[in-house]
Amino acid sequence: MVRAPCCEKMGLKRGPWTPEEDHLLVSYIQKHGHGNWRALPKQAGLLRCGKSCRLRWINYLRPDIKRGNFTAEEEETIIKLHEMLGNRWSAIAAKLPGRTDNEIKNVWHTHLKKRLQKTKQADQLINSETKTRGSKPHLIKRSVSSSSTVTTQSVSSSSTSSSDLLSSVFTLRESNGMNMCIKSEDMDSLEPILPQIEESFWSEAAMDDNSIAMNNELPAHHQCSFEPVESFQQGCGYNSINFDDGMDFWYDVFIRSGDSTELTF
DNA sequence: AAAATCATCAACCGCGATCGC
DNA sequence: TGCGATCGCGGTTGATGATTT
Repeated sequence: MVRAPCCEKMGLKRGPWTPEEDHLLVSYIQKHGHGNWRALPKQAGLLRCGKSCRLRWINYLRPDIKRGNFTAEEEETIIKLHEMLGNRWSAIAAKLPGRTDNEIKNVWHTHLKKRLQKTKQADQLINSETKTRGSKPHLIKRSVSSSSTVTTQSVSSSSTSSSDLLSSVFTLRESNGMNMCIKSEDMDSLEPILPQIEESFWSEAAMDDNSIAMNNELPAHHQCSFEPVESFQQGCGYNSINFDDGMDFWYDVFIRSGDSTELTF
């Protein structure tokens, strides 16, 4: 027997819910509960199928739903649980009070999956550099945006000598068209690729055991300060640059050596 | 300023599991 | 025990707003 799709019934409404429908559903469930989803819409005076009502209640109208952005802790939890459970969204949602499986699934596909892919790529980069350069710690800075108005673009050298693996130059490209670059080491050979950057802007990152110093002076309107140091394990962490003119960038710091270390700017 | 593209998220669909007669 | 009805889950779609070209 082939079962008809639940919403195929004639005259049943589909698509976004109106506030009136929400009100009907909520007040019915508050009075009578939701014993039988199939029968509920008729009893509540809704022209919806039971499935649609259930979904609306579970994902949006339940009183214990937590709205708003996911916190960093919640995102961490999702990543960890997904590692353990895979795409079992309802099981993951059970560990996050107030969050629905649908919401978690969405945030996974729109944010977390991409972030993990980025991290994976970075790890591969780190690994490949480790093979080429040995284990001496060094930094690669890669910008990540602090807001959606900033995008990042990496520029690689066409040369393939092993030293070029240190020449990570990254462009912070703002929506207003202005480009800013930070490079982790002085690589004169790359500068022709980025003619729009004034020499005075370059910031040199110098290694001093486990610390990094930003040595040069930036143009006055781009003076910046650095957030307090964080401790990093091997892999990546985040740091931020706060420019006096209001710009604020976050960027990743990758540590290639196996040493746990603390970075100071 | 308009068109194209991208990102987000609510809602839908299909299927397997479970319920209950 | 069998079978239809219902539930719940995960995958997918599509409307909408934001951003880029």
